[in-house]
Amino acid sequence: MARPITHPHIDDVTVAGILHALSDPVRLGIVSKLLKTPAGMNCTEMTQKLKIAMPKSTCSQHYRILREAGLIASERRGVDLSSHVRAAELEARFPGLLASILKSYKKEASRQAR
Amino acid sequence: MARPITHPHIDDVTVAGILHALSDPVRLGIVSKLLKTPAGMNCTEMTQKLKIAMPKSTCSQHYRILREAGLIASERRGVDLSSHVRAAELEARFPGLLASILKSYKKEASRQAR
DNA sequence: CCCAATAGTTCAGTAATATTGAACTATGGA
DNA sequence: TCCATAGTTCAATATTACTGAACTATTGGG
Repeated sequence: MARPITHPHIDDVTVAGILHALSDPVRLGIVSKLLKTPAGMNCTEMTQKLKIAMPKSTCSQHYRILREAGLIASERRGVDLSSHVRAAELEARFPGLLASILKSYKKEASRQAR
Repeated sequence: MARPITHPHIDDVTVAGILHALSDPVRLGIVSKLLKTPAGMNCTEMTQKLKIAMPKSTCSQHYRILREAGLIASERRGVDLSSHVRAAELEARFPGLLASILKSYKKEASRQAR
């Protein structure tokens, strides 16, 4: 039997934990992408979409950090693991926080593209 | 002559940098306190206000990290160094970001106090 | 079933960051 | 000039992150 995937209770999620998880540009990119794909996305597909060369162990660790911070939830779908942002729960716990961070992230990204 | 205190240009401030700087509960507390004291506050006074036992070298490093992330600006006032949040600049660069983070931080703090 | 292929996790060695006591620098006043 | 106060820098230690290699999980084919 597989080891179950665990997620922190939303009440145990902390601001500092969220900020730490999102303080890495790669993880910001992952969350940003995940929000655009409500159906969820696995690690391998994410690596391709982000166009960042990254060993799968590194991707796995990024997902783990996001999961432990309470930002994403993962579930097994056959061979792969599908993850999505815990958007509704996070919004209830910290209204506007995630949206504000991603808004700033997108502003920064659009500026860099120029 | 004293080595001048340097601050990053607001255009060089990054979201990931801000989140990293604020991913430490002590630094979140420092910024929160500084926002309430527009006149600025030095390291020693901050340590007392936060009621956190902390060596001055640690406090100095926290201030350095906040400064390098572009969150605070420091200026010498006689013997001590006064720091304040670069609120207006940050608001222009990333509208709503800092306010949103601190709002969530306060919500969390008030819940813990119960 | 058992094997192969795919997806991801865990481990362990290495690298990068953080913490903090001690020594050093800066400033103002006696 | 000397002292007291405030903060920075250094260096040793500790913590955390990165990643190749080995391992586990799931599905489909023979």
